[in-house]
Amino acid sequence: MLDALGDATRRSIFERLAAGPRSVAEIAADLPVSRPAVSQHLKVLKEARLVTSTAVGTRRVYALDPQGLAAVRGYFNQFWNDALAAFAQAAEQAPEETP
Amino acid sequence: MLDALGDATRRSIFERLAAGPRSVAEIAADLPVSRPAVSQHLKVLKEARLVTSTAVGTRRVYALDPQGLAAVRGYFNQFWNDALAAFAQAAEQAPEETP
DNA sequence: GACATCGGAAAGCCTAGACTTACCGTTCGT
DNA sequence: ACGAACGGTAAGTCTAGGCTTTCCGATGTC
Repeated sequence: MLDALGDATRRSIFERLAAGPRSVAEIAADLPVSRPAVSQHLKVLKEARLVTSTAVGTRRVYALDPQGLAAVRGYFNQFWNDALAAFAQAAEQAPEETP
Repeated sequence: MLDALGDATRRSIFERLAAGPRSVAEIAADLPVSRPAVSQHLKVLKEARLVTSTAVGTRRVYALDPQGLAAVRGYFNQFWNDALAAFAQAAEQAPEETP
């Protein structure tokens, strides 16, 4: 899931989709890569459950997947809590410095 | 910053550090890669402001950087809000379906 | 002061994957 | 029915970067 967001081009696509649904051609229009490349990235993002696609005629409209975004958010929030707990424990085990 | 978290090994390191500070050797001990590889990953994580290092004798103790973690968290929270706004706007512009 | 340990640096290899071009299937418009 | 537009797939290239081995500097120990 974070693998998918590890690529800069893919993040660009993802960020554009945050502004609203887009077709493949629209996305590719303002990116410096070819349209097939965008297609490949969208496939990765879709497999990572980060975007969804719906067919509208011959166009494929892609949009952010709220589920995936929530999952990533949850991951880092969990992380944040774990880190806080670790900090608290570290402060607990070395109390000679704080008081 | 997300580039740094795009690698699985680096995420492993990052996740272990969430449990508390560790030395390089400790981290490398329970990872399937060599110690120099861990060093290289830690360098990347440090440049991405995701971890901090403090010298303790000849050991280098690495720990999560709360600043970096907060930044990533903020990034996705911002994203979440943008996506919600986009959804709301989309629902606004296509009201023929809801009422 | 000699020795051992820890960890970063350098050099080199090798695979994953990002990108392109070419092609084809599908759907819409006239 | 025919042509055009949209987009996914295939095949091939080429580079970024992940990993290893080797080496060296720095610190702590006896």
